[in-house]
Amino acid sequence: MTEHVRVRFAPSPTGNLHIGGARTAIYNWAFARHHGGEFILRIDDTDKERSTDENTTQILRAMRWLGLDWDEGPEVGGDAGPYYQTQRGKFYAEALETLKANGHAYPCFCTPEAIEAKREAARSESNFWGYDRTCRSIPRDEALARAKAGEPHVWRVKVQDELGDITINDAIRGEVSWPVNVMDDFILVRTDGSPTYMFATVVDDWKMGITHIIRGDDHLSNTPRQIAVYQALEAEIPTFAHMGLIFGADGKRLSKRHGATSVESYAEEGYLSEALLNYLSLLGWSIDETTTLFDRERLIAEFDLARVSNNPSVWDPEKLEWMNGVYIRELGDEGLAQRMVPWLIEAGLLDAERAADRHEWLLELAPLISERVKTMSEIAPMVTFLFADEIVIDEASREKVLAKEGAGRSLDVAAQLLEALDEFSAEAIEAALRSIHEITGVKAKIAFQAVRVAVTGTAVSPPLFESIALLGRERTLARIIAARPSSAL
RNA sequence: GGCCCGUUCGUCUAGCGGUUUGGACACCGCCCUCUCAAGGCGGAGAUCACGGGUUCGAAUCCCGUACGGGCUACCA
Repeated sequence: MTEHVRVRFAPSPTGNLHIGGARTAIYNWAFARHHGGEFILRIDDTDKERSTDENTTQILRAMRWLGLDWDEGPEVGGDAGPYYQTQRGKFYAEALETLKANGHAYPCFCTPEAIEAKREAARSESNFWGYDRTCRSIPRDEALARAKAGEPHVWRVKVQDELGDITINDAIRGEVSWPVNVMDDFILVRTDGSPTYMFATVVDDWKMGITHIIRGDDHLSNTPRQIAVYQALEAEIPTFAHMGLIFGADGKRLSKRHGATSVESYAEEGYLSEALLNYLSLLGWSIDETTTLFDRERLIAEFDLARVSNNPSVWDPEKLEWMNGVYIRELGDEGLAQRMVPWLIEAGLLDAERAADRHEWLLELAPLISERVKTMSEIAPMVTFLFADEIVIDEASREKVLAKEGAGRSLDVAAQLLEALDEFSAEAIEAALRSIHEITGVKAKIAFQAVRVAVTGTAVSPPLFESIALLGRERTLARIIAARPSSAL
């Protein structure tokens, strides 16, 4: 059981890294780290039509953003490379030679049309139809000669029925078995000489020494056929682990229709990678009955395939949002002050060169917003009033708050009091504004709301006194004065 | 059609023969309070898909049914 672990994540660059793939990557990564083994990244780019370098770049970027470092793969190399399937042609060719030599594969000269016709016929009787092994009975010498002569052919695996039913001991589901007779002699190498997925993936996993294949449930049904390839290759069969898929709220496989699905889109929306990692880890896995928050060290320490659930789970954006809020608060003032800088720059509120000068100020801002935002992208809209020279007062708030009895007088008095303050601190500002009630008889809450709308432009804002302190006396007074009813004309 | 897999609060899950089915998100109420949040306390929410067994005893084991999903390609 002290076997050295090697696992892989093999995304296809036909799109960017999505939520489901990311979770598969996380589980493989955590498993490797837990066991001190290797986590390998392989790019399954055999679909030349749809694969792009841009997608590969995005996948690598998203992996790094999530903190999923790989021991072998693109950009880091490794002894089992290359790590792009399109560069591994010689391994497939070698493997085919092995199968020709041991007789576990044979050339098939049936035309696609002929096969399709037979399949149609079978389908009309609603029966299973696998390849009927026509070419399996061609004498070996003759078959090889015809293939060599250039007659169009594919290579099929000679399924070894004598080996009996196929059974795996899935690390997540336990024992699963299939009758051999549901498998036909499927194609390994196409007419054009390229390997099929079923062949390429097995050859790669074999050549790369993969010990555990942790993947989505959708591959469970492919497993017996892959095992047939391992058997043909006389290769050692790895341990399989199939986890349930991630679905949308409607129970369908997660897709664009369910909103953002790519990891990068979550990064762009202001989700913290540690929060996404935590949430995704928990979608189909658990530490115990109560733990929901944990960091990557804990994930590595606790990760266990036996605790991965085998049923599909539904993607819950609200829970992710909640969790992201937790992580933002856990950043602390210093952490949040630093992390929010790019978001403020992006929003045009902060000058990239001057960000460092504003650090102290941002440090004071951090606690005002940390418990009010769930994503980083919510910060800028919330604090725009602190950066802008002038603000526009929200009409609804103006009507609801500033039109109230006593609001106007409160603003007049507030302006006088704030102007007279010696020290423009949150404490002093609060004391001053609280005295409006004694002076005017206007309820404190009404006065505060009036000042809030005048200063921030809306009826909902970060804490008022602290915000005013950060805004500064000059801009505060200008806004209060501008908001007075008498200034309205 | 055939072969596989799955089914515990709306959602994520804990449970692995004996617990009042535990926790989290969301929801509701109260407290705190300068708005909004955050936080604290409490509440509601699950005939464990259904039907048969096995057993002194089943959410847990077995069989069947229903529903959902996957595979059944010279796609991956």
